[in-house]
Amino acid sequence: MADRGRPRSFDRERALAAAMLLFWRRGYSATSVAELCQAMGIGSPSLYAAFGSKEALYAEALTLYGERFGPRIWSGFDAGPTARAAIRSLLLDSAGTLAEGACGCMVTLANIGEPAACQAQALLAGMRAAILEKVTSRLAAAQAEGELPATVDVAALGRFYLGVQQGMSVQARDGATQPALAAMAEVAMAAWPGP
Amino acid sequence: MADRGRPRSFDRERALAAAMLLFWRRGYSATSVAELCQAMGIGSPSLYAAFGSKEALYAEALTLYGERFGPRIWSGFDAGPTARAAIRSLLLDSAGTLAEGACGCMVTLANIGEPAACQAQALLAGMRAAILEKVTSRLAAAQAEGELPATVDVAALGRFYLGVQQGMSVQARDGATQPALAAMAEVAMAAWPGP
DNA sequence: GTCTTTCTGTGGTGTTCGATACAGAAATCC
DNA sequence: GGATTTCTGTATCGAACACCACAGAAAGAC
Repeated sequence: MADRGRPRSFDRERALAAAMLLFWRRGYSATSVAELCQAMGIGSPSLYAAFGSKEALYAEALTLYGERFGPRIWSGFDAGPTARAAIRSLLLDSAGTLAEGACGCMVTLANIGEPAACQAQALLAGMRAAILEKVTSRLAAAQAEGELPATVDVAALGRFYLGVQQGMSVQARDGATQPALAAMAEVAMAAWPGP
Repeated sequence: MADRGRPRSFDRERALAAAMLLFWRRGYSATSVAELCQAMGIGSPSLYAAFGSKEALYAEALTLYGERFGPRIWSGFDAGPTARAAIRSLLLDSAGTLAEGACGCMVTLANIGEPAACQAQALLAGMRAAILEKVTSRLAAAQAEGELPATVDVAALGRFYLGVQQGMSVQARDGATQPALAAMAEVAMAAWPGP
């Protein structure tokens, strides 16, 4: 916003990434500003000057998470030539990505506890709804194109495959390995509506 | 422990149930002792005399949750004549139970944030591990009895069906209705290894 | 150099956190 | 009845919470 004055002594993106990791592992309520400051390597006034509040920082961390890990999970889905291939990519890419940090998907597992944090809660609800919509609309398109029979309930199929991906998050947080999650994904593909 | 002295003026079970509901909806970190006291209708000294600490109260609430809702989800599973019927009962009963409170399974979604609460964390990890073991061992028995082909990876199949149930928790918390969750369950049953 | 602007570090704001000391109240035991 | 035991309500405890005032430091503008 301004190029005059004393320059910031820390890398804003790097600090935000550190905050994201902490929020991801611990959750919103259980992460204190003092812990954030330590992980980010800055004082609290710098944190508030750069990000505004704990909740605003969380919202930015959530957005960064989406930008950084979203493509790893969704690029294969978007590029899939068929809906079946897209879903398969989604699940297998999720298996690889989720097992890495061993804490599951930050968006799926986030559980802010009502009190304040209303803005972040709305952001989370929006992200989750968008994901369900993304999967379901891909399936609906496949049905329109004839890849899926007209008798298939695409809403239920979408909820199902998204549910498998969410279950992978829960199990990744509990220590499931990448091969175990990938095997889950293979089983899930057996539910694809046959011809 | 003693039948002498001034009797407790509140119903311990009822107070514990109120605490469970609050922990369930808000999570451990986001629920304060003051809120618990208000919901339970008692003062904090009574809470500490009756339950010991916030963490011990959480552990008791978790156990009560298991006793109260466990049978609603697992009795059909246990009574199922075949593994397939057991899994189907598990998913359909989960659809009914999870959609009720609109906050998913307390055990599946619980996310304590490392700091203290080590005892409760261990309890949770144990409950989750026991659930996976329960599902997997039922499938292994089915395989031994010939219900499932020897080529089936029962570990993967168990993780898959448990994952679907966990995904149902996530979506229930996001407002999915009972019919929507039941439809998910039906789709999941299509993945059952065919003959 | 001097001025202006912006950031950093110290220290502290009031509040709320989880957890208690203490005195009085309510029961049983003798 | 009195003695003993246990619970309840008030009124906190120190610590940690999210957050910020303020003075000094570090940059560009002139």
